Amino acid sequence: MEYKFRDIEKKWQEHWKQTNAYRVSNNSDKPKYYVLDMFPYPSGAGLHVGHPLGYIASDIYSRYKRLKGFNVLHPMGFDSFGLPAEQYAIETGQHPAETTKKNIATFKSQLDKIGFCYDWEREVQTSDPNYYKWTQKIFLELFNSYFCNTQQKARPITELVEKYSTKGNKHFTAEQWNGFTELEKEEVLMKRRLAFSSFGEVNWCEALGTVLANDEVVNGVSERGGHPVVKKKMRQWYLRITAYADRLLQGLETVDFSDSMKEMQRNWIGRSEGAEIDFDIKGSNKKLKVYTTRPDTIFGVDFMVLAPELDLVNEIKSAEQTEAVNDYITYVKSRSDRERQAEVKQISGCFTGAYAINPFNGTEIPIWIAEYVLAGYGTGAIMAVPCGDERDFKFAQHFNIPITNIIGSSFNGTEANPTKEATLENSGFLNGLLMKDAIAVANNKIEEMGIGKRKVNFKMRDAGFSRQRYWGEPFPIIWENGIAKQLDEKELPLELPHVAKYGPGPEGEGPLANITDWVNTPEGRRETSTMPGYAGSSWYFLRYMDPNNSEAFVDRKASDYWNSVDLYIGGTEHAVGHLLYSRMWTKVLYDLGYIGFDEPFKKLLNQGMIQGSSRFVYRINGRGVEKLLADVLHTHFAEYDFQNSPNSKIDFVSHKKQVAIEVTGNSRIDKNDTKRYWSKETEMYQFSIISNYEILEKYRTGDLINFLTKILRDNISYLSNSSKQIKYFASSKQLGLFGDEGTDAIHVDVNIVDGFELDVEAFKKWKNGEYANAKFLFEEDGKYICGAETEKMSKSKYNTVNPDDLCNQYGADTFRMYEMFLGPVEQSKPWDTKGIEGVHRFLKKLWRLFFDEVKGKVWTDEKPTPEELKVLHKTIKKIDEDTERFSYNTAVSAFMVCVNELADLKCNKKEILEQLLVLLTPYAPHIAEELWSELGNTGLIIDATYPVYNAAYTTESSKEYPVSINGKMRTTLTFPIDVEQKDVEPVVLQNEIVQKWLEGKAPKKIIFVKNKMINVVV
RNA sequence: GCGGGUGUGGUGAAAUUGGUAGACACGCUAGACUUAGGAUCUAGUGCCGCGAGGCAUGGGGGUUCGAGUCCCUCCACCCGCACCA
Repeated sequence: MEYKFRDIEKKWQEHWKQTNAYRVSNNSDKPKYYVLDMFPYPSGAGLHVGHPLGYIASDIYSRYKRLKGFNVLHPMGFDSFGLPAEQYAIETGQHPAETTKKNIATFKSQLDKIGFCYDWEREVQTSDPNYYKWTQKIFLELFNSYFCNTQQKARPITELVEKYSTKGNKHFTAEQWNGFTELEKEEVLMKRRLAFSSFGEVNWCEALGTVLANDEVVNGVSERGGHPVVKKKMRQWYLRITAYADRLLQGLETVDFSDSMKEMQRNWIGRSEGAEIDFDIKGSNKKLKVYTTRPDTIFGVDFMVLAPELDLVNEIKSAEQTEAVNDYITYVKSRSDRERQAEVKQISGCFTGAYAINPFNGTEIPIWIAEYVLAGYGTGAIMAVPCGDERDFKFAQHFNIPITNIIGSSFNGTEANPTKEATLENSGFLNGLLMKDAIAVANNKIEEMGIGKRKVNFKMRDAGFSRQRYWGEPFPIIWENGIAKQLDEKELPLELPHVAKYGPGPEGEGPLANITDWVNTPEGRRETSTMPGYAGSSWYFLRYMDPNNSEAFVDRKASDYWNSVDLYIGGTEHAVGHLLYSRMWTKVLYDLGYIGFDEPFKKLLNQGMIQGSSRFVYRINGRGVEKLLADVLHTHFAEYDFQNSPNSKIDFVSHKKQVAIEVTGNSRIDKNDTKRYWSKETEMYQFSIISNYEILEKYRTGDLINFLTKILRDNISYLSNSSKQIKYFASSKQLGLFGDEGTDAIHVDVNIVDGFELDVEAFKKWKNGEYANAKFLFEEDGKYICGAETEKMSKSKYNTVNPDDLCNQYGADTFRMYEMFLGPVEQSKPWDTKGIEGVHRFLKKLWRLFFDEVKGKVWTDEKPTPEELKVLHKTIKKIDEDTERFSYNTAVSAFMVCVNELADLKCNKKEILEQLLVLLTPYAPHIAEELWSELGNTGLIIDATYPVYNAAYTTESSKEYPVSINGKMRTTLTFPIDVEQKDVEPVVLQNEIVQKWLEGKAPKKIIFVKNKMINVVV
């Protein structure tokens, strides 16, 4: 009986489905455990082997927890709104809903083949109106709430209205408020709403008439078409995530994320303590407000830098500098934020002609604008201290701005020193103070003088929440006379209307703006933007708890039962976007009393990326063969330099299984220059070889051809068996023959390469026979060996591997275990299909412990030996520990070690094997289920009792100690387990090898670490 | 630029607390069995050296009886940076 994994896996997948084996109830006596994967965007390309890495890890943990007696929620769904589907719709006219549906079906069938224990009855799709109804509802909650600074939490906006109308605030009295028009009131409230509308900059492409994503902008022009892209102000929706900045920071202390993940979030939030200082501007009544974290360096300010887009720039620029300033602003508009910060080598900036006045010593400070200062951070203006800041220093050097030294010898004049430890000089009232102490002194003085105040700043900006797109959640908002009015909850979901085409609307609005009868309602004009991708994904973990609830987005009872996600698995690419947004949404919903916890994810496990391992074939190009011919000819015509002589052009044609050489003059070659390497008509390569008249004089043409044919045949063997066409692929080892220049590397589909060996026949059929007539230069053993490189996994590089193929070829269990065996889950690693066979062999070897191909059943009811029990219990301990700490790669090898040892012991005993199967269930559920039932069990193995480790079986009576001399291991000695140092020393010293190293001398010291090692210091 | 991560055999990796570096696999070499082998089994496999032994965890330095692991410094590669999801 052999291991028929295809039949087995199909059988159990169907059985699990029919018996609802993985259905999860919200009512259970068991403790709950919630395992979640970051749900995928269902792309048209389908799953590749990179996707399931995290899914397998979470599936293993879910099954493990269930075996350990937990009620485990392990759902899956789809983040199905997104730009690619819309882009596809623009190109093909197919409705995104249609393509999305198709893609989801593909994803699901692929996922099902891997044998995950999802409860599909809980599936969510963010683009499903039944789902986005609730995304819209939560948006309205955000819209109708404000962040109360006193209580530090979200409160209904009605409370604020109540406060204004009875008490007013510091800007207006209650009477004034009550006298405001509706529009005036609304503008005030808009400044507090958690979801609010304001003006913000977008990437505007005039030529395409549309707003572009950062992804679609490359070097200041549109990716498609290369049209110019500029910043444009548009009305946008935002989420006031900055209000939650402090709580998002504090919350990090309570969750189990990796330190690097927390660090990334902290950096993103970017909390800094500093001061805002107002500077007078010479000859103007305007003030310049700068934000600085280093007020201690105020006497070292040599210039100011403003973000070029600040309105203040136009108000203060001098007449002489106006043109230069305007030109510079135009330049900056074409630059992305990232370009503006990244390219430090290229220093750019422009003097405004204005001066600020240092309030402490009256110094006039020139005011510049430069792209490296962004309007969105701080006040959009900085005070530059070249002696203490590298970028300021380079700027000063570049523009010849004199540098003031306020830190004496700590500044060497050739580079900035950002220290806080130096003593201040040249600094008026701060002289003699340590910089770090001077910060508070300076702040006090600034506040005392009323020219500024302490300020906590955040790098994080409010989150843009509008997209000028079709395929996203429509906003439940109608604009009435400039006032955003919400739709009544009864009208939700506001479904996406059908559009005829997916192109942009007028004035950069989204496609929805084109549907006039949808946009225009009796009350007013609908909002035509849609919500961004992270809207639906910010709260989906809640919907899984109660996916079919039509009364609420989640029932409070259900969310109280399941609480936060216990284990969340996904990639680091979501570190700052998705994770911060969903943390914010959770906090808002908690503040408003909808849920009882304010962090969505208790523990986060980051899975590494699986990189592609690309394969290359090397195609000989004209340059290589030309060079080779020239080299060969050179040995026979040493007096001529074929490569370097300007007249040395040679025509070479392969024809009718013969090598022929056609000698022509320059004129013909020049005319046919474009056909020089490949001639379509003759399907031949033409190579310029000789047009050297001296040679022509020496040989008659016919003789020359014969001669060249002969030497070429002698020297380049492959030319002799050439036929009509020369389309050669050089193997990687033969590249030296041509050099890198002489070949073009072509990505070849990794699925037709076995390890590094190309399947030549498959290659000839690949790409509809594009290479059907190719010839190859093989290795000595007749194989074609490909080149390799690790790159991102992508269709265009032909390095994607479909899990379906692997499941068909080796089975889901092999695939699951191999993905885990590759290395630590958190680490990125390249995919290598070849290695999968080792895992497959392991499962076959496991199978043979139960069944022999010829003899059939071999397992027995015999009593296990102590040796066998030791192997089992060692494994139980190891698997338990490794699974618990997500070290799945070492767990897989522990299984291998166990099966190898049991096979060596010829152990076929049910008592041992049965427990091993339960251990294996999370990793290889199908084979475990099959063998479990073959052993005569009736229930599912997922409901079996998890084996318990018994230390009594594994205790040893002695230990083999490594004996080192000066830290280098020289020999080993075996001692009883409870041995003491005094018992060890004489034995060690008597040891032959130790004596040899001692060379008669007495040891300085003998170090004995119980249960570890012995070290003799000489 | 800022932020994060990773560097160990030909390859993926292991070494959980500073204590026998390379477990477990892939690949490779030799052999057995077989009509056959992309099945299975056996042996070998970090590098140099006949050997004793020496050298090895990206490079350099340090702490320690002992460093892949801790500290300093340099280098290389990968990922993210706010409208990809």
